[in-house]
Formats: sequence, structure tokens, C-alpha cells
Amino acid sequence: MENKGTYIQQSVGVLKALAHPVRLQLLMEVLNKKRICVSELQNILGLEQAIVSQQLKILKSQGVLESEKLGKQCFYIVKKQGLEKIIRCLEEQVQNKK
Amino acid sequence: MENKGTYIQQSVGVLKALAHPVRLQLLMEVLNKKRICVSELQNILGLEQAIVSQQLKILKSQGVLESEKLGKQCFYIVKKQGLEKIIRCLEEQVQNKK
DNA sequence: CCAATACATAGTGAAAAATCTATATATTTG
DNA sequence: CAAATATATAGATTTTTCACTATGTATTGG
Repeated sequence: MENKGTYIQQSVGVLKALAHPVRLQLLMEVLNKKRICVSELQNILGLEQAIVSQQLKILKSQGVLESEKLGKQCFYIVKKQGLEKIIRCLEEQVQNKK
Repeated sequence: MENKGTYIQQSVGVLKALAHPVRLQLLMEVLNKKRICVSELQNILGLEQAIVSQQLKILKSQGVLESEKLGKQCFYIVKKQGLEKIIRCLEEQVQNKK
């Protein structure tokens, strides 16, 4: 499920991963907390565990997040280091609703 | 077809608009040329006219582009002024394929 | 070992998006 | 005005994605 291919294809892959309300919020939480486990995300967003895992998997498949297991828990961190900028740009975008 | 709603919804709308190979390339060309008409986009990308118009419409519906008519032609320009940053971030993203 | 916890995956029907083709409109030119 | 050009839109079909539910696996604690 890894995404190789042209620059355009890769970019589209990342954008698609972000273009979903749950996934975008998951990413934002991970950016906030730097490192956070599935059940905590589940609580913060008020979603079923399966949904959270499913969406995290999609973010992972596009290289947005990566995970590390620690005992029963699984922690997610941001893998693509420039993504925060994109999120900030988006915020600005939407703020100036001009 | 305008997109109101929460910040998350609006962001997702913009991201969805960008998350398509043709639309992403259209946006990049418009960013390059600053102002470009449909038939030129059609030639540059080698696509059918209907496809180009359809996809431009989607970009417009999310406030990414806007258009001005001049005689028979219709020129498109970027409306959301911060989008170039997002594109540049994406490029960096994909470049460091780490 | 058994039960509980934390997480992942599979399957499925419904909804949304993409794709293609045909057609419509508006403007200009001869 | 008729033909040509530039662009937009509509409709049908296929493909993709969502959302939900059920089930599976791994780890820990008693």
C-alpha cells in the first residue's frame, strides 16, 4: 500500500489522505501532541476505535504518519516533516475568506 | 456550489479539490502563468476541452481559482492567495522521500 | 491459562467522485 | 445571418471511497 510513482501522483496521494475530516483532525492532533496513541485519539475525537485505526492506516499508507508499538498501545507520530506548514497554510487560507 | 461550513469542512473542501492529478496540474499551470485560458491549459496538458472545463469548475467551486471572461476566451487566475505555499510544501514533502 | 485491554483488519451496502460522451451557449468572423 | 471557435453543462456509467459491523490478534494482569 505504499505510494511510489511520479511527483504528481505522490502529491495527490498525500492530499487525498488529508482530504477527509476525520483524517485531517487526526493529523492535527498528532501534530499537537507529537506522539499519541490510538485510544487517546479515539477519546479526543469521540470516534469508534475501528474508525480511528482505519483512518490512521490510510494516513500511514501515504507516509503522513508512522507508528511505534509499545506494549498494548500503538503510538503515532508525524512522518512527513513539512506537513505542519501545509496545515498552517490551510488555516490561513480558510481564515481570510476573501 | 460554494463551500461554507466549519474550518475543517472548508479545509477538506480545498484539499479534495487539489487531490486529483488533473486538478493539481491545472492549478500548477495557473500558478506558473498567473493568468491562462482554457484552451491553453487544454494544449499544455493534452486533455479534452470538456475535462478541463469540468475540473476547473471544481477548483472554482472551492474558491481555489476564479475566472474572467474576455470575448470568446475565459481566463483563470488563482483566488486563494496562500495556495502557492501549500504547493511548495508539497513539493518539498515529496522530494525528501524519507 | 483466562479475561481484559488495545489495536487491526475484513466484508458489505450505500454514497460520492470520476470518466466519457453528447450537447448547449456565447462570441466572433466572414 | 451562418459557420467557426471557445467554453460550459448534462447524463449515464464505472470506480472509489465511506461508514458500519463483526471478527481477529497481540499483550498484559491476575
